[in-house]
Amino acid sequence: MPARLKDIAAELDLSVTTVSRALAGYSDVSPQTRARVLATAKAMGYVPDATARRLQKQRANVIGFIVPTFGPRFSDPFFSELLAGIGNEAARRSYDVLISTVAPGPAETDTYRRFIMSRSVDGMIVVRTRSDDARIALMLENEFPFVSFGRSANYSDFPWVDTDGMAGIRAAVDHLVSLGHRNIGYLRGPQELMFSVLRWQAFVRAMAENNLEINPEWIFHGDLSQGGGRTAANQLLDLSNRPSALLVGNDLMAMGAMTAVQQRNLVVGQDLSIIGFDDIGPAEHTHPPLTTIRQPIYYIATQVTSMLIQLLEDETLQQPQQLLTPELVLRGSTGPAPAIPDLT
Amino acid sequence: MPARLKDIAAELDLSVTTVSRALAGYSDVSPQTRARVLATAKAMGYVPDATARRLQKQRANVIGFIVPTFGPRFSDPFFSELLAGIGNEAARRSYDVLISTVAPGPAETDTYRRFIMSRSVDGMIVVRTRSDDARIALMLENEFPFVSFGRSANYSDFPWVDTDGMAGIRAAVDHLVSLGHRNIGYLRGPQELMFSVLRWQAFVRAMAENNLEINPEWIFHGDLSQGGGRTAANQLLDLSNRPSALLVGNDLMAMGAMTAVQQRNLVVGQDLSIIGFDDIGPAEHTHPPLTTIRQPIYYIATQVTSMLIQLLEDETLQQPQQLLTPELVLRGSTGPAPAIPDLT
DNA sequence: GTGAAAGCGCTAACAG
DNA sequence: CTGTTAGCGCTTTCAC
Repeated sequence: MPARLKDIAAELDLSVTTVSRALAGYSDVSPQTRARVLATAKAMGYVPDATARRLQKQRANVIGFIVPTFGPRFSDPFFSELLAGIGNEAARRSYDVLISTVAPGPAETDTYRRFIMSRSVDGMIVVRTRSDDARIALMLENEFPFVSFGRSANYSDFPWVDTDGMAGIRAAVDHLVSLGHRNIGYLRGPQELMFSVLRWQAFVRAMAENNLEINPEWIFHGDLSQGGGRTAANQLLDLSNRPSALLVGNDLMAMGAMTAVQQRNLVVGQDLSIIGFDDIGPAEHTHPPLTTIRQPIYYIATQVTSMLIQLLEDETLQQPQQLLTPELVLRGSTGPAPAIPDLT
Repeated sequence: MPARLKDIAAELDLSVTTVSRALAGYSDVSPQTRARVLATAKAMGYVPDATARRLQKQRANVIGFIVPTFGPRFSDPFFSELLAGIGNEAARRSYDVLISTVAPGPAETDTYRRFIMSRSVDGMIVVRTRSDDARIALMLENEFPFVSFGRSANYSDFPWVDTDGMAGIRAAVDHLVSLGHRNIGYLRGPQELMFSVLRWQAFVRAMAENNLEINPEWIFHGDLSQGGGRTAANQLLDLSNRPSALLVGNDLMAMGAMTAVQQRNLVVGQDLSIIGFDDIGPAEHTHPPLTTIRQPIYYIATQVTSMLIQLLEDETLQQPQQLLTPELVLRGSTGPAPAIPDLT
């Protein structure tokens, strides 16, 4: 059993109160008493009971993060980087992270409710926001502190950090156009996700700005996974008239699409140019390396965490809503459009 | 503010005790009282205060997991799958997971100590065990419940689940030999990790069993990352006499090695056969798909979690130590040895 | 300077 | 069947 306050008190023949105050650094404890207390506390390896302290202080010093897992083969680098950012920033500020894994859906909102109502956590971090987001609605209703990575369509007045998908997609389309591409396909993410919607809208607009038509045959939907990207790309490659470039809603699907292309002995960056979105770690390790729209996932994670902790500590946020401009990272998966246009 | 027991009690003009017992399903509460309590509790959206309950029950219903993060670009699918398994199994048994991220080293052990001594968690899950593992030592000393994914050299009497790396590596070497390979290189993981040591020993033995010599020039060390695999493979490819096959300590490095090969316009599975270890999700999405030694990461994670929870609930483990036999998954990254031997 | 007492929200032993 | 009391380990008044 670990040492408790009363053990130290008994050892030194002091009251629990005095020991507590000595450790807390109160000024009304005599220097020598403090020294004695500190010494024995250290010797006994004393660490305060977190639960007791929480009950008394009415705060847990814990932030909650619910990971939307999609089955056993859950291996999205996006979440690893996110978790590293959240975890490291939380640790730096002496907070722990309580997580639960649950597939998106009604059970997910129940988990949020449980975390909030049981007072297990002081605040929540939300990611992969949806246009109509029940989690955000729940927390706004209950005035529960949270910060999200991503915006939402049905609520606007809450703290978030997000990447300007609009700017990113426009840069990507412009780049493809400058390489001579006119036939551009798009692989969308799930429609309920806010960023998917925003990126799609950006694509529509950017194409129009470049006086390019969107061919409905070249528009696909995927689930953000590598397998999903592969399936969609295979459908695209089965078409008799193909685009020369494909813009993809996230890197993981883009990587899957690359595999599909290569399995047909076509060359990515020549036969089909591919651009992803995120710049996850593995993106620079593909062959060829993936051209992508970079959003600083790790930085955003630390930022969101830092903002949440500021909120919890009653500091006001100078900038409760931050829209970051992404950067187009040019690598080998994009190249000039083939000189001879596709047969149509 | 969420509803508390006393709110329900006040509402119904009952004592807090009765409400508590009604909700707990004690038999000594009249059916109609119970019905009234249940109804109002539901109406008020009552969820027990986790902290208060913990303090009273002296258990948190939380398991701890410390993620060894390696810098901002932390994106190892191994950990994603692990986390999904731990999280899902914990949720199924009504436990939460408290995590902290910290780089391996002295600070890591401090975090374990803090989790244990502050009674924040009831038990811990340990992964990537080391030959000489300070975390295991700490928990054994304090008789703190834990289950690990992996064994350790300096302690043996604790509950763990592990893959029989010996059997896996032997199967891989035998397979390569059956394809005609005689010049086989090996890319090791960090030496302090127990599984790295065991796999390396297995390689040495399997080579001897096949009457093959180990060429020291073909032995490399990596940090388990894609970048590490790439660097090592580049060193290998710079050699004037190369092996025809490379066995790699984990999939991530194997994927990095594949990229290095492809960047020299060589063909994986022809010019160099590569075998990984783990069978992480992305392994089947590489081009060519990666031949690898499969260990069921998600299953192991659920198993380890389940065992820990059994320990916490005072159940005895029928099998406190489980050694699983891995399966060699044949894919495209391995092929016959070139007919013409390398120039030596 | 130090200690006694109260209380955070809950559960459990004990009365009635 | 229900309520009163005590206590989990800590912090925080309030006395002395």
